[in-house]
Amino acid sequence: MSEQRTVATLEDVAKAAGVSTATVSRCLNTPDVVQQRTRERVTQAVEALGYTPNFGARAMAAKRTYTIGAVIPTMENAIFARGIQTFQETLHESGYTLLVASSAYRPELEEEQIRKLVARGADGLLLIGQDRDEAVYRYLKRRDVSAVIAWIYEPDAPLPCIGFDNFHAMRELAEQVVGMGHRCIGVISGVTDGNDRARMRVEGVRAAFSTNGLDPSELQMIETRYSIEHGGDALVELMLTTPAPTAIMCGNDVLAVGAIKRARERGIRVPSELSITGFDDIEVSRIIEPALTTVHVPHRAMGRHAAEELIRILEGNSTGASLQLPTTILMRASLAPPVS
Amino acid sequence: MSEQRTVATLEDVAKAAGVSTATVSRCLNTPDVVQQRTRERVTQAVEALGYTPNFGARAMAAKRTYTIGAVIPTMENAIFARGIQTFQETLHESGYTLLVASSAYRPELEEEQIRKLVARGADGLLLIGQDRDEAVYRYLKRRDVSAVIAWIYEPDAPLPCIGFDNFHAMRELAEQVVGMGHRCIGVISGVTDGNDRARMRVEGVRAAFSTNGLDPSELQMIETRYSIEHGGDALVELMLTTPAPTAIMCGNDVLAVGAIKRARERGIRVPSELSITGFDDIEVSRIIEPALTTVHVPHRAMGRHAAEELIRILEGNSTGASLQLPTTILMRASLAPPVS
DNA sequence: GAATTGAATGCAAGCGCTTACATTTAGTGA
DNA sequence: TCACTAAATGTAAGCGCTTGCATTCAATTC
Repeated sequence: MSEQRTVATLEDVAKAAGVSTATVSRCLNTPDVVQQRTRERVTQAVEALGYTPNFGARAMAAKRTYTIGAVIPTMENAIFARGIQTFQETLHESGYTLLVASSAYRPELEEEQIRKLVARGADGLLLIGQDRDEAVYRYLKRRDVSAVIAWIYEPDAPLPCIGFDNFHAMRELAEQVVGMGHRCIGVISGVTDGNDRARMRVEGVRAAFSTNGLDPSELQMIETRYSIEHGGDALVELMLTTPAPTAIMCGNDVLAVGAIKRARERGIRVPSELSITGFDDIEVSRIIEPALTTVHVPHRAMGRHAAEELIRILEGNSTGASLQLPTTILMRASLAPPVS
Repeated sequence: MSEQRTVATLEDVAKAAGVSTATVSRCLNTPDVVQQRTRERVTQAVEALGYTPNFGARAMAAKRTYTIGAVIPTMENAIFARGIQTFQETLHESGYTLLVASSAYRPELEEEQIRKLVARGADGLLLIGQDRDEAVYRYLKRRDVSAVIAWIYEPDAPLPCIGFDNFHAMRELAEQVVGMGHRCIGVISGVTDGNDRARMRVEGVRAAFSTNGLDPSELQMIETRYSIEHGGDALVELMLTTPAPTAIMCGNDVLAVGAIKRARERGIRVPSELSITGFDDIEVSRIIEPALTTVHVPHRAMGRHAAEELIRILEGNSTGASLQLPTTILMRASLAPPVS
């Protein structure tokens, strides 16, 4: 209530409570070491002055911020949303705060964001995929900030991975597509440069081709940026090839939704004339008609495990263990055998 | 490259460059006041040591962070995504960094997040809507942090507003619905408690009722949380009333999409048997079939103007001016006259 | 050549907090 | 009652940076 001209500091609280700043600090951080009576006085003073600790000062003195940073490629679509959401919730339960930054799929921006988060005192980081300049890993090591990688599983990665096998998952889906009789298959991939998830998924399709006696080099593939619009454009382009594909596998649900929409606008019937598959299982995959056959990614589990492991590392209870999570194929309406 | 056991500080750089810390600091912040030769030496030292300024220390000394905080009700769906994205981009252009926090539509969490952002040194804040405890506004004033409100336009708000007229927009849409001949209209609203946007939209429908000789008290309305699932549930419930509505107006696209999906699953034809409208114009509104008639919100313009105004305020070039942006009604396939 | 001036730089005082260590206080057993 | 111990609190040294003011120095003027 009182009109003050300046913001209350620890010292003000100490003065008001008639104790030293050390005691106030202890009240806030390790309440159990201060006597109850003192604690009450301090608490009162804190309330009365509307005191909030200054984060920067605290970070500087304690060399610990209870802040975790995450740099994700995009916030524009829902690809990472659910996973990050759970990541955040899990961190919150343990008293950590999450700071999220987006790299827009640009390596140099990612590096800048990582540095920014570290400068802000992030105790640990969550990164997506392992494809980045080695200097980044050196930097993290030097600054002594722990990090984990999500969205991939790669035992040899320079940091612990909490993720899934993109290659294997896509390969399995491709096996299904081939198994249904599709021989002429197109791929719409996200940009693979600097994106190991996208690359491994394409590799998965290739592998399924080889295994099934198809020629991987005949794979029609288009790489494009993630957006509904681009997915549609890629579809149009793919359908121009002869023979036109009977199935198009997309590296991601956003592209797949764009492809389905555009196909239908063009009068191509999905799945009877053309099958389309996605990857991720984000919400739109169930909204689109026909519902999208896709690979379900364990977003929530990944977010939770990543948070738990990172906390373990920070608290010295783990030196960093990788964890592989399973994906599942969701057979929905957009995939069917080709009409022969 | 060099293996150091500790992170470089300003002092290390100063020593390496053979200058004082003050000079290094100036090199970083006001390069034009230091001689070119000195600047080069310092820059070299910075590079060599891989120096990154410590944010906390800087904030404490400079009392300025070039950081803006935004507290939005949810990150789970795309409602705020595009606006915030543009907000961020605009801030970035002026050298500001955005920190985003989510309140999950919970007032007490919102307050906590606001305090956290302020403690982190946010120079300014972006808030959504004006419906919050007056204490929050007092707190902001006391801490002397500037803030703007987005997503509503309300001349009497305690802070400058950069937004649109929710009431008017929904009223206009309702006029269209009524104008098409609908008399029995249901409403699926987001939770209105503590959410002025939701409340004003419902009021808009009511107003259109009055104007057109319909009885607002006959309005069938369900309040529910924002999710596709909840939207579907609400639809089911609304369709149980007799007479069943011929049109359902939703407070938001997410609810509308849920309603459309569920309706179709139940065999209700949209729009021939039932019209459904939304609000926001997020991406799914174009993916759903039939495409959703909705109110287009100027997300991008709002984000940009909010950022610009906030920066103006922070740099002392404005005392805070509100700005009203126009909405438009997007007539798409989900709205049609009732079959009589 | 001395005085004046302005540009470039250095000095050092904080900013608000944590924490190792010192000090005080209260409780214990002999 | 007194020495001894453990618990509670205080003292003060930083943490890494910015910035007002003092200093230096070279260029300019008379």
